[in-house]
Amino acid sequence: MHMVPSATRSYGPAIRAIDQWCNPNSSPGLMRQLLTEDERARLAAIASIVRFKKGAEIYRAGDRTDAVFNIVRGVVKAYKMAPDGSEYISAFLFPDDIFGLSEDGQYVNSTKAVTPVTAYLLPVSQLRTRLVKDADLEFHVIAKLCHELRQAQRHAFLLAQRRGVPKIAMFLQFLEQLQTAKKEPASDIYLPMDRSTISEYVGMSLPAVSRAFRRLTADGIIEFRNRKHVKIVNRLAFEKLAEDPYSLRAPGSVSR
Amino acid sequence: MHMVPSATRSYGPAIRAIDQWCNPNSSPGLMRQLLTEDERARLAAIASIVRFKKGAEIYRAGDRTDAVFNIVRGVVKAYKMAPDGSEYISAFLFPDDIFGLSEDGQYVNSTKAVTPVTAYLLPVSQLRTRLVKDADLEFHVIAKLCHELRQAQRHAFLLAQRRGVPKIAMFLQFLEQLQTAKKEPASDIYLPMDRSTISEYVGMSLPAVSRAFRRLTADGIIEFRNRKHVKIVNRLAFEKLAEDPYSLRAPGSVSR
DNA sequence: CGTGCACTTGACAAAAATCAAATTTTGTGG
DNA sequence: CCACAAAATTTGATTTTTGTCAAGTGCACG
Repeated sequence: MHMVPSATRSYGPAIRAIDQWCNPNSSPGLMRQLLTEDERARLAAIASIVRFKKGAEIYRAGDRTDAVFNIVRGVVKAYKMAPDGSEYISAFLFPDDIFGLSEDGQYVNSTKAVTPVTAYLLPVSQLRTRLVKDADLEFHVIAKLCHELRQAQRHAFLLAQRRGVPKIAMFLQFLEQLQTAKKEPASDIYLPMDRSTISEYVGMSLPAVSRAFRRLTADGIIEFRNRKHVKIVNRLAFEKLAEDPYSLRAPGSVSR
Repeated sequence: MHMVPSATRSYGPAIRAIDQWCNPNSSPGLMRQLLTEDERARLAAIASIVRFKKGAEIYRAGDRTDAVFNIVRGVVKAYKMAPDGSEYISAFLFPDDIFGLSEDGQYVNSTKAVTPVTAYLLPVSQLRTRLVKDADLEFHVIAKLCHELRQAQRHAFLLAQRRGVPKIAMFLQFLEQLQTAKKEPASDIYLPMDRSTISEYVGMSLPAVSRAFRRLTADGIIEFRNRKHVKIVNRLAFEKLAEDPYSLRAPGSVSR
């Protein structure tokens, strides 16, 4: 068995999520590592490391599903191509996320690296074997899937908004919470993707995204340090715009 | 141990999904029962039956999560209430679906019965104990969660559409596929929910939903037998509108 | 057979898509 | 390090679509 140092990131696949079972040793809204050192090592035994350049296609919707991926570094987008060539992004995947969802043995989405990506590749057959032998590991996968399901529902909630400015505010809030949930410094929000990619995620046209950003800036709610770094200047107005029930996370808050 | 007759629906909780592992004994696009008779019996041991009248609230977002539900009969909506009182529906749940997603020990959505509902109630503590002891059962739960995740992504895809008519077409297609996936007669599509509920699911105003239906009718694509029963009259135009990659399900189709 | 609620329809205003042009950034080769 | 080309982003003008508000219509249920 591996003798790994008990550092924060050690060796092997890792998945992180907000615990749905109200784990006592993690504060609300915080993501924690679901896998034990041991589980990570067991997964590492069947995993291999793969790297993708920025913009590289990882797989295409409809391809036979023979692997699931676990991100170590970088950002991935899962998307669908409409017959007219337009893209719709169903999710962004970050480190400690897993992706490679399949239906009838085929990938449901296409995926591309938004930034340079390092990931573990887990062959499904071996993963499956591993899973059915390992109830604890399975349980953690369930927790992660619940997390991804909640994320997908949040995305849908964002998309259901009718006006552009709140959509963008919610998008920024989404990125911010991702950073804070990982205890990363969050004085400003980092946008790893370009405007066009954002527009495909929030379901608006490219000019509409640009205008929404401009509006938020003009109203003194946000401020761009540069194109990929925003700072929330007026927190109150921001939260109000992104009137996302999720944001009511103050201690003693009533409902979500 | 229970001696149950091997009828299609026997006793105990049941979950159904389209298999992601490309199960050889189920044709593509078809939902199958994931649980064995035995697993259903084991779950039945910790489950109790509950009934809700049409319109009844099952739980509210933010309530402590102490139970997960499994629908036997009826339709449930999972929704969020915006501060301004407007509702957003994140999912419809049908027989053999499970619901009761939680985050930090609280329900993420509120839920209401759209029709009269019969369901199994599974206390989370007992379910959790059961799960970690039962790798096979866990595996099936994973499969179901993957299914719900795909559904959520599809919903988001629908919401990302910019025009109303395709949205409604996709919505109808969604209901239709649900029927066919369960091998129910599908000469016409049954809409168990009212227009207002539809509008909250597709993210459009009530008049917009009405207009979209009228447009589809005027263009000879659909036909209402009555307010809750639609028939696809022009299948080709319909599929084209609902240019949802999922619909390319013809044998030999290329990608999804 | 009437009353109420669900749904449809109409008129108008607001927002966003679209098309196109201007501007800024980024990357590359000298 | 600079100049230039290509790409990304912003901005503007116009059109389409949808939301909104309000008034009808019809179905369902008592």
